[in-house]
Amino acid sequence: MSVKSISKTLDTLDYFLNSNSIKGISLKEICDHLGFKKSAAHHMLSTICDKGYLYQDLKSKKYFLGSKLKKFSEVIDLNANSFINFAEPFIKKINDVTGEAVHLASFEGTRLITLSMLESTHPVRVDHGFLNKDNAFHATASGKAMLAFMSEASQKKILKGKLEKFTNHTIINLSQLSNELKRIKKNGFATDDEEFQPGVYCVGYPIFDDEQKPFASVSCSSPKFKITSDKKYLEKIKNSVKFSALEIGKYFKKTRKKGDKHAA
Amino acid sequence: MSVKSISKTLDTLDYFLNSNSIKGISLKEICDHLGFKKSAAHHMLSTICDKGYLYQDLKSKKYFLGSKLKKFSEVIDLNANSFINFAEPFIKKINDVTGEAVHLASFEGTRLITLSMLESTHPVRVDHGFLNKDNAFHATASGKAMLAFMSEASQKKILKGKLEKFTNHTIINLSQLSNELKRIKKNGFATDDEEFQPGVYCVGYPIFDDEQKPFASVSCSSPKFKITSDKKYLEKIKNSVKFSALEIGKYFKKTRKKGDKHAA
DNA sequence: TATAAAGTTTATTAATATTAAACTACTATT
DNA sequence: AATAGTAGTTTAATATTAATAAACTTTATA
Repeated sequence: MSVKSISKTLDTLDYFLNSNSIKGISLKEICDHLGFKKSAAHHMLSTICDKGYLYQDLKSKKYFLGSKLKKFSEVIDLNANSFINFAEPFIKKINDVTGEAVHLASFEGTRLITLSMLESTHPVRVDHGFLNKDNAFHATASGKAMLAFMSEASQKKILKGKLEKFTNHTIINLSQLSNELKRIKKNGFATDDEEFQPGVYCVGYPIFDDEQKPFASVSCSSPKFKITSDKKYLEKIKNSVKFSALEIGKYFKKTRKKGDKHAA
Repeated sequence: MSVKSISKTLDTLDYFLNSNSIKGISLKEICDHLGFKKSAAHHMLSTICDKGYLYQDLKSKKYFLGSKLKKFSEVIDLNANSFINFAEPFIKKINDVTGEAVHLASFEGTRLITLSMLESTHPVRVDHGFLNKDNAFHATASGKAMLAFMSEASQKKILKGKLEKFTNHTIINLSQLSNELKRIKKNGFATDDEEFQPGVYCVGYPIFDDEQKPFASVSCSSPKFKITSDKKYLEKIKNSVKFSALEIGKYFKKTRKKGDKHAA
């Protein structure tokens, strides 16, 4: 189904991304961490170096990220960065008002991605950093807020395959989820009631582009007990997130050129 | 010798880098340009998308660069950018004084890379933009200026395999080249007398790091006829490049941490 | 709505990536 | 300085896998 040698190659690049690769990584270390045989890994790395994505230092033999990879940011930045920059003050505002963790999310194909986030400022805080939410469209407020406003075709593609059960509250039944999405569409916002992480409650609002398609979402995560113990707290969060989502949506009123990105 | 599926994968990413991929690229376009069969390309692209390096828009089915690729720049930037920024005014100075094209080069393993460049301001100018000089260590002033000051072991690795003959003047004989490198080491600078491009004469000076190893080089390219018709012109260029190379080298006096990068 | 074009899936087979083993180069230790 | 040990490289055999064609599905077009 997937091409193994490509998979290994990209896992290797991931490893460079996620470890301290600034001082180089040895063949042995790559093999140890990723479970490769040294000869196969050597063939692979030679090819990657040939193409300039990595390079091998002549003396130490260690591998480094090649400058070619830097060029990608120049091409990608153009669009996404201006949106993130535009959104930043509004994300900050939610963080200021609530003190809770705030996430700006979007999607690429069927993958949920985090564009930026702010940590909670509270002593008791939800600490989930840049969690890997690749397959958590169905279990997060960020994900559901976007999902609910997509075409049925897009929803189907994103949800195909079994829905991972992250907690006891995760909705893994398709028809249940379908009802949930309808409710979200009606209410205009999504919640995550311990569906992704136990003890964490999130509120998410969609951000629409100039064609009224969901392009991104903002969410605020707080400890569940705060929500249950103080009814007004949820209202406060909802109002703050809703306001920011609307403001961020104004980005598309002026700047966005038709057909630039997401057509889903 | 090299792994084909990896090679194709990275060629595909290159294609995204070098074409206008902002509006997405279709499977057909990828196949047409790179000579792939659609089924094989589809398998490949699915795998790349799985890993988040590309993504496929749900509606248009076109492929886009994934935000994961953007993250690499954040990791790579730390070192290289500050050097390039430091060097910029000195590159600019050569360009101001001579009006000719100026290149700041470095190397990754055995590959010569261009860190930055300035175009000629003259009406008759050497127009070679970001030429692909991957395998031109032996044929450029930038390359030879660094090569001459490397260890014999490093020289050997870089020069192994046949030396490509770019012009009639390209030195493709190893012992001839060895003499040339000795001369460069003695003189302190390299020239490229139509060895890479006909009609183009270049002067290159090495830039040394805090361990007196060649880390980068600056070069200035001008039309050959200017050099031959005016003896003083070459002196002017040499002085300017020499000065800037020395100044850029001062970068390592303060900022560089030991073992950060190149150990060659 | 029909036709064409593009994208996806499948099962087969031809090609290639993986492997172990031999080899080389480098490090550390006595 | 010699040796043992470690890491990296190369090779050639073969077992796996990627490429293929063909069937199929979806999307676009006229």
